[in-house]
Amino acid sequence: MARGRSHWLVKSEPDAFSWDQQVANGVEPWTGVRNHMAKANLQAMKKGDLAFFYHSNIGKEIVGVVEVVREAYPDPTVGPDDPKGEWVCVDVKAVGPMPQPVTLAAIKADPAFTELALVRQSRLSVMPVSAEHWRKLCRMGGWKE
DNA sequence: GCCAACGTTGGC
DNA sequence: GCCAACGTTGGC
Repeated sequence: MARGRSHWLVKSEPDAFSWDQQVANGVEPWTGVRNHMAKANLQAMKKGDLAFFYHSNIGKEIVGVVEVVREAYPDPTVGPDDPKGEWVCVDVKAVGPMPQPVTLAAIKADPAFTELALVRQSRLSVMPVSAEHWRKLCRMGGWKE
């Protein structure tokens, strides 16, 4: 793994924005985050970091990998009442699909993941993934790093 | 469709 | 500053 590179997991409801759309668009601004913990995670992302793309609600599985191509900047989708710069977004690029999507059920079934934020804080939409968890999830999904 | 978790809002 | 009410997210 490259020096200091961090790993993440981002969630999207496929009804709102799906992996297929991410692939079709290539680079896409990751907007709409309105939670302070998730915002702090967005701000900690560095260019070149990788993130799992997770489908919430429908599918409930990791379906692909994206790369951060632009670090945090003001979210242009804020409402007129929100102060400018209150919320941020990053740009992410589709890297590739998980050969074998990793389901939430499979993750929950493995005691190694009890500390994973996806399990512990089910409502958090942008979260860090430890190097160990990243490696293991890649292995489960057939992803070649 | 229901409910638990949790963040936000508003009355006091 | 506390806490009940309410809204949203997301798993089941």
